[in-house]
Amino acid sequence: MARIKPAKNGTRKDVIIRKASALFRTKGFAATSMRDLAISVGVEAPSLYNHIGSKSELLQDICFKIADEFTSQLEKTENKNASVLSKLEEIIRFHIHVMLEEFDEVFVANHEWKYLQEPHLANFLNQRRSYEKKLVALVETGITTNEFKKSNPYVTVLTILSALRGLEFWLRHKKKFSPKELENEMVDHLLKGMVR
Amino acid sequence: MARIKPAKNGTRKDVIIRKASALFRTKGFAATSMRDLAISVGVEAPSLYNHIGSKSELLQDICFKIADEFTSQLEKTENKNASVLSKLEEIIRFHIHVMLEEFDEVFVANHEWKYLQEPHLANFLNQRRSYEKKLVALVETGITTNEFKKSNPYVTVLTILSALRGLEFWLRHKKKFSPKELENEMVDHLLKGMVR
DNA sequence: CCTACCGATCGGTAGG
DNA sequence: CCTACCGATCGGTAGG
Repeated sequence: MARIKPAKNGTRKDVIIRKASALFRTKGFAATSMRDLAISVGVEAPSLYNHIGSKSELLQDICFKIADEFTSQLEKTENKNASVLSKLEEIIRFHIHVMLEEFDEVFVANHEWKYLQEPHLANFLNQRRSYEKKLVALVETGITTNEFKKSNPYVTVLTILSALRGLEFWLRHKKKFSPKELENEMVDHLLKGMVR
Repeated sequence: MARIKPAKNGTRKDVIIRKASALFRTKGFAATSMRDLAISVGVEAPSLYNHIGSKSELLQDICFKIADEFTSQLEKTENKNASVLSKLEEIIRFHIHVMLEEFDEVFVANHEWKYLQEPHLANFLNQRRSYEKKLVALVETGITTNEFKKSNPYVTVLTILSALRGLEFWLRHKKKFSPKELENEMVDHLLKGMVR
């Protein structure tokens, strides 16, 4: 009965997930022990298991939360009545926003997913592959409509996704530019440079 | 006296480093045990220590081998008598080549360096920071000489480096394009799109 | 190169 | 929520 009730920061489980995200990012999933996490949360290690099922389940929660965010935004954007160019721009800006706002979680989803257990690992990879395919189709459409230069759409999509993912590594350069400047410059480099 | 003599693949230690690179990439440094490595090499775990000092030392060897390659190529390119544009293009192509030829090692240097111990960790980060600064200076020169559009040179450099690093994640798409096509398309997207 | 083995730490459970 | 504790596995050493 000494349970701490849901605070403004969410339920106890939410706190655990947030602390786990930060630790998994900085130390890596494999190198983070449940004792590390317990210290970060402020309890003894076995107490964590009143809120979560396993270490692995924490990773699943983080990875699929992020994957689902990207998937559902992409669908929303696809269904809009707008030019291909503005759709692609919207997706790029969404990536940058999520990256800046949920840094730890995105990093973990991008780099620690390999520690997912089956069948979650396969599900995650399928979801990611499907995301990439939709983007490739979008770029192909843009090439057809002459909005984009002719190119190998796979290379184009992967170049963009790579550059965006790399954002994770930059936060140490935070002082050198504002988020807004970063976003606009990057959109400019990746997108406008690509338009015929 | 039952030592296996240096084969065409290099010394015993070279083999260990190559196998370690592959394991550190696929499983991660922390999740790779010396028993895993021993199996991969074909000996018992304690035998590894006749050739190496520690698990940590293996990581150092890998990370600094790659860092040194990039550093020395950058210096070579900087000293050439050529346009800024062609220098930057040469650097981009070098990144792509090293990535394709030493995939495991580059991946480890890019993602597992955080497990380096001090003072190696600090040295590695200093070397990387210095590399980035030189690239920023190069882009700044290119802006001054009007070879490049005006931009925040930090964002430009980091966008390029991010996109290049992302190459690591693509090898699963190998069938969709040849290395040469990949290289040319990417140079085109990153570079020509950037030129005024 | 191997066998035998060490102390430390891991994820997780029992039980209250 | 805690204490007590488990079997498994870790990096590495001793000794030959």
